[in-house]
Amino acid sequence: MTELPPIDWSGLEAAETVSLDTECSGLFADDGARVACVALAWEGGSLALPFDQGRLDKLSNGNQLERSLGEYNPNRSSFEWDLLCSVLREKRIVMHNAKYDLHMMAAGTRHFEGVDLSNQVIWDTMLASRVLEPRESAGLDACGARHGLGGKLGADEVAGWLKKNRLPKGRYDLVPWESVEPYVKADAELTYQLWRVQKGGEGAETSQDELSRQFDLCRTLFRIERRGIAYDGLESIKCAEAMLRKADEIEASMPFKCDITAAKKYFFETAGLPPDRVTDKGAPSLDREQVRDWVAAGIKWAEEYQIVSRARKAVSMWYQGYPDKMGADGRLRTSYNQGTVVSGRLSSERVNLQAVPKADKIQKGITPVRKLLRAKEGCGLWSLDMSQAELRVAAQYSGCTLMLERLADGVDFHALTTIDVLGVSPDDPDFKLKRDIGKQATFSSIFGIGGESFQKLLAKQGDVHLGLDECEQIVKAWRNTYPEIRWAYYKAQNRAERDGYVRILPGTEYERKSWLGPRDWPHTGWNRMVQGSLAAFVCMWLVAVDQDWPDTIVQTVHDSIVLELPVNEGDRIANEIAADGARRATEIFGLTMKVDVDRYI
DNA sequence: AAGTGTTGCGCC
DNA sequence: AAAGGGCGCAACACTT
Repeated sequence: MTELPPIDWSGLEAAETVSLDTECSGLFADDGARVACVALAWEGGSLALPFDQGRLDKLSNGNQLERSLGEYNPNRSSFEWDLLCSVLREKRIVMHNAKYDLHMMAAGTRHFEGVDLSNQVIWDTMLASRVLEPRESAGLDACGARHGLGGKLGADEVAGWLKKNRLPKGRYDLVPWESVEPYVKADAELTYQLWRVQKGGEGAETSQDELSRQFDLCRTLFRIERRGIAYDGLESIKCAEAMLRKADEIEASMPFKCDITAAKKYFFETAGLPPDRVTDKGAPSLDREQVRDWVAAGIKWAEEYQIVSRARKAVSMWYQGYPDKMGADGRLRTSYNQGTVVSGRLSSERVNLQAVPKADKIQKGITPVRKLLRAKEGCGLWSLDMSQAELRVAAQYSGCTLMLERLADGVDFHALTTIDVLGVSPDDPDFKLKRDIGKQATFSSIFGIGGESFQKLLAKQGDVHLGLDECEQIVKAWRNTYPEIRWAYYKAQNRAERDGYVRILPGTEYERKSWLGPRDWPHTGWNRMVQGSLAAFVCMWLVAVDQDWPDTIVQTVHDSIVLELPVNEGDRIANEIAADGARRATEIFGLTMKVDVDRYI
């Protein structure tokens, strides 16, 4: 065994601010991803250290591959890892996409315990690039090239090595250290230089508040993600098994397998049924609505197919899909994307906790997925929802007087709208159903739906079938009832066309521009303004709650926050947080905003 | 076998 | 001229 040269820590120890980049074995700690190496750069120096790099014993066929590591093992010891962690705990740290490296550093290597560096992050060059140059690519390579710092180094070599050795694309941890070292080092150096350029540029000063908000949100999201949300995996799997057993039983009696290909073949070809709709590409469409109509018409095997296909989908997406992704501590961890959604909303991936199905989407007799969420010992879950948030903001930004009036306390907005728009009396025996249609008309019409799309929406989502004339009539009546919405829609569209952007949180100290790209239709400007302003508010609200009530947020879904709170004080705390949120929203939007509190578990 | 695009559908 | 908007995941079709 060749002795490794000693590490010269002096440069790192002397540095005030360092950039950090890791290479790891995957994307998410709960999928087993761990740090393989760490690179750091500072003023006038850099250092790259492998800790679990090129160790091919990670693979099942490790024998042969372990040999390729040779006699020389470049990886550093736990002592050196610990020393690195303790040095980093004292530094100001800059990263490109900090949330990822924070998670990885917190997860550690396969053998060494991680460290939480979230309080050390002072800058994220990726988030900064989205603030400072919102219409440019935020990738490190592209940012470097734009600012004359050179592109990434050695990326092709690393990717090429994996390809040549027939190894998975993202497994940089398997690549020999001599190939990875220049690559990871160059990334850390590039990140450092990019920070220098960004903070010294003229935009940094004018955008300082927005930059801070983005960095704060990143830190908050990191904490929410790390906390995760408890899930009853055992019960979930029990439901999955029951559903699959039943599905298999039904399928066994059928003349075709319940995959979509076989079903299309059976219904459209063997049975010769004509499709009600075709896809954009002209293929016959076998969607939920088609199956539902066939079931209603008594078509043979339609109901069986409906039951089996829905059950299998629910199993793979949730009842088995979620347990497969749970961490060792029984919690589900999503990853929020910050700055990727055009409107400024967050998106959520891996476990998409922003699309957990509601109870009405689950077949009878099976515990709904939301009922399988859990809280840690002694705690419960509370959900805080901004009440009719989009409607309120749309009313305010458009100055729609009737809408504002009807959003007052104690008024049934949807009932009054239904009376106007559908021309019905509240005594109508079908008023409940009609109110649902009126409600749907509102949520669709605030962003300008047309009659045809409204008709399709009602049919698909509500199994409500109205004629095109009637749908056009409803949309027209809605626009006449709340004309200011239409005016605001056109105004935003014109501004988007003329200026290329719309204003987010207009007239507040938080105002910023939301740019529409060449592929974004100007007519989406009004939606962008309303949705984007709400998103901007919720992002600030999340940070505030995380600061004032630390370690409580476990989830967020566009206009709601889920909190894990002690059972005995939860009601009081949840209502306190809701009142604070409502106060903040009311101040920012300039009309009364409400936050509803709901106990989950 | 792995990548890309399409369809359908979950959420707000 | 008219157009609801915004996402991510699973299954499948098709290509490389």
